[in-house]
Amino acid sequence: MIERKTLKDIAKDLKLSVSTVSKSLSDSYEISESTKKLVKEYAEKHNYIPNKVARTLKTGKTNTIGVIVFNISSTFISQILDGIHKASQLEKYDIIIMQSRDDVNLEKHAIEVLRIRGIDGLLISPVSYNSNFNQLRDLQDSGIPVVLFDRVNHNIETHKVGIDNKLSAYEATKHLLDSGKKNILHITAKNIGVTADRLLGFKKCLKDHQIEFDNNLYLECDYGKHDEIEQSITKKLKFLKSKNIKVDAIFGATDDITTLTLGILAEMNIDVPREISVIGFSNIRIPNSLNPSLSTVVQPTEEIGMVAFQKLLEIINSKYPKEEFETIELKTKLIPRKSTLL
Amino acid sequence: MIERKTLKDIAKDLKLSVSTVSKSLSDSYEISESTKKLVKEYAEKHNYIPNKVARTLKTGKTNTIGVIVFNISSTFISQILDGIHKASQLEKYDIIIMQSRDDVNLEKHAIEVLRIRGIDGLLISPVSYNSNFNQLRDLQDSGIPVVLFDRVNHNIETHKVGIDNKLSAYEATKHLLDSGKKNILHITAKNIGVTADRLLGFKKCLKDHQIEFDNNLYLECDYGKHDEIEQSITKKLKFLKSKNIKVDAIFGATDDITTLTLGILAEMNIDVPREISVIGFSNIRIPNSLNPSLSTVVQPTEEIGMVAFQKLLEIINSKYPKEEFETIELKTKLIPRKSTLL
DNA sequence: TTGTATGCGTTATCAT
DNA sequence: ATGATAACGCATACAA
Repeated sequence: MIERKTLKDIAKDLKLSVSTVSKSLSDSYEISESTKKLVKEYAEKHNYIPNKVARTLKTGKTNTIGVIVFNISSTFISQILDGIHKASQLEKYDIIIMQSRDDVNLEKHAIEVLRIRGIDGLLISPVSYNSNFNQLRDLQDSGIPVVLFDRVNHNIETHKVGIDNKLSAYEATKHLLDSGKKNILHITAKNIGVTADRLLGFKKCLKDHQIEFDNNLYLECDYGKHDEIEQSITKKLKFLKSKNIKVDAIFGATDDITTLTLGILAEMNIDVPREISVIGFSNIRIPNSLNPSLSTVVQPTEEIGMVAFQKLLEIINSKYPKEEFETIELKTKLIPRKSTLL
Repeated sequence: MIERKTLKDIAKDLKLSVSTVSKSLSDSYEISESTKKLVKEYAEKHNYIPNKVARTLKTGKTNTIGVIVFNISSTFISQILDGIHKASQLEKYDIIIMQSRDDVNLEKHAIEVLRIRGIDGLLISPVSYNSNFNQLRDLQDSGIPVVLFDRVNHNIETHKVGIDNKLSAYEATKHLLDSGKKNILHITAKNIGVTADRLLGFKKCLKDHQIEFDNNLYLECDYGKHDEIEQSITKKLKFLKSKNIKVDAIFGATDDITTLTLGILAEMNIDVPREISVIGFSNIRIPNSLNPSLSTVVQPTEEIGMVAFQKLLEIINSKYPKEEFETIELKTKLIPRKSTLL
């Protein structure tokens, strides 16, 4: 077992003081070139690694930011994490990721763990509207800035980075209507904020086209478990069929819902898009491999992550945190594919 | 901006010494119940949060483990991360994730960053056979244990957690042969260790069935970019067709390759499985939504993550690291679906 | 039972 | 140009 050298060790070896060594390594103007060279070469040779923990204790900066998401292994989230990660690497920040699993208490715990461990800032996609408002507020008050991403309709005052859910949903709905569909089944997840806005956009588009919203053509699933989502959708479709209520298109409000819907329709031998068109919010990387290839509203996930990080950094580095916060809404892309083409 | 209280603050407020306060909070037997109560209640009331950095500096334990993967946003990897995360939460460990992006130099950098930051152990899915062997070895020598997962055929001596790639590939191949297929195109990624083993299993199965391996029925793609993979596969299929070389099944050696293949076959109007059967290693969560639903070799990703973490913890907590390391091969599941059923 | 003193490794201030 | 010293917040050996 090889011990790591410390400044003290180097100082002793070179018969210098600790402070001289420290200053040499940080290239201080106070130190002569010859000494600097001596120290640096010695440190290099002996593979000196500064102790970041000690440095953090001294400086108060952890160079770490915390990230809280509902689930690491969601395609959508992992793409955002990828963006955060890229941006953080450029700035020499480390990220610590915690999962809330869409549970307010786990979210509270995650915030607490990060606070205890010490972070310079927090990026969070909150569980719900105002979840753990006080904890987040406390965090801000103790000097640790917070930036929201993805689920931006939380009441806390800070920068927020997401998309215009209402507009994106409006456009997707319009796409269906424009292709002649009239009876659109809206399948969504229990209110996770963004889905509420998507529903608003959906309804507004119907209204603008003089179509009345029909509660029969609305389904709200429990978020999370695939099996349950599949069952709900299957049940709903069967119910509609039994009632002779026509459906000629489906709007899927989340990644999982949309893709699962396609699977179910295939299973039920329903012809997509001839019988039923499908469009949905989705960031999966293989829409073309789906049955049939899925028309999607694609979010700029990587950009969301990067922008959120940059905004956070902005606050961290601003001495006097300005009171003006922005909510940034990035553009989504509507990509029509076979599931809506006739 | 609210300042956090320290032990010193509490001591001053309560007119006690720092050590009394420290001991009280850690429930030391040396302190009277009344004092403990006083201190604890005061700390609670004033929302005292211990400074973990200081504690780490003192104790030398960071309670953090590093994880290095090639890409956070791979479905397969994010599922493993999920497992690691779950296990780490139970043990009050934090995880710091770094990406190698399948680049030896980035991997080296990631190891270095983690070493500097301070971790109690490292979980890594290495870029390649023996990548950064010396860095990892140094890490171990300096008392930071390393456990490999997923890509376990690296020469370093430690615990390794993965699957039996050769056997799994053998069984998948057998499944194709059993259903009457004979001309199987093996599509794989440039050697990332595991794929080499999968090829071995594939070849062995052919041999056991007296079928000669045909180099024409082998395609190696560049790992990573979807577009390039798609192009390679399309080109290969067209080439085989032009040469009148029959293909009645495809074996996909990685997640991406397999799903992309399905998309391409649909695009080319090739009937799956009648014309061509498809099976592949894949951990996507929506195989049923694919066109047609994909037969898969599924890895126990969450378990891989959890076991790897537990093994790492074992080494961390063992005072005298035993020299006996195991390579754990978890079971995969072969799930036949429509893409191989006739 | 409580308090004092020391050190973890670094940085920063103030001598020399 | 270099060095001595204190301090960051905590834990702990030792004293009282």
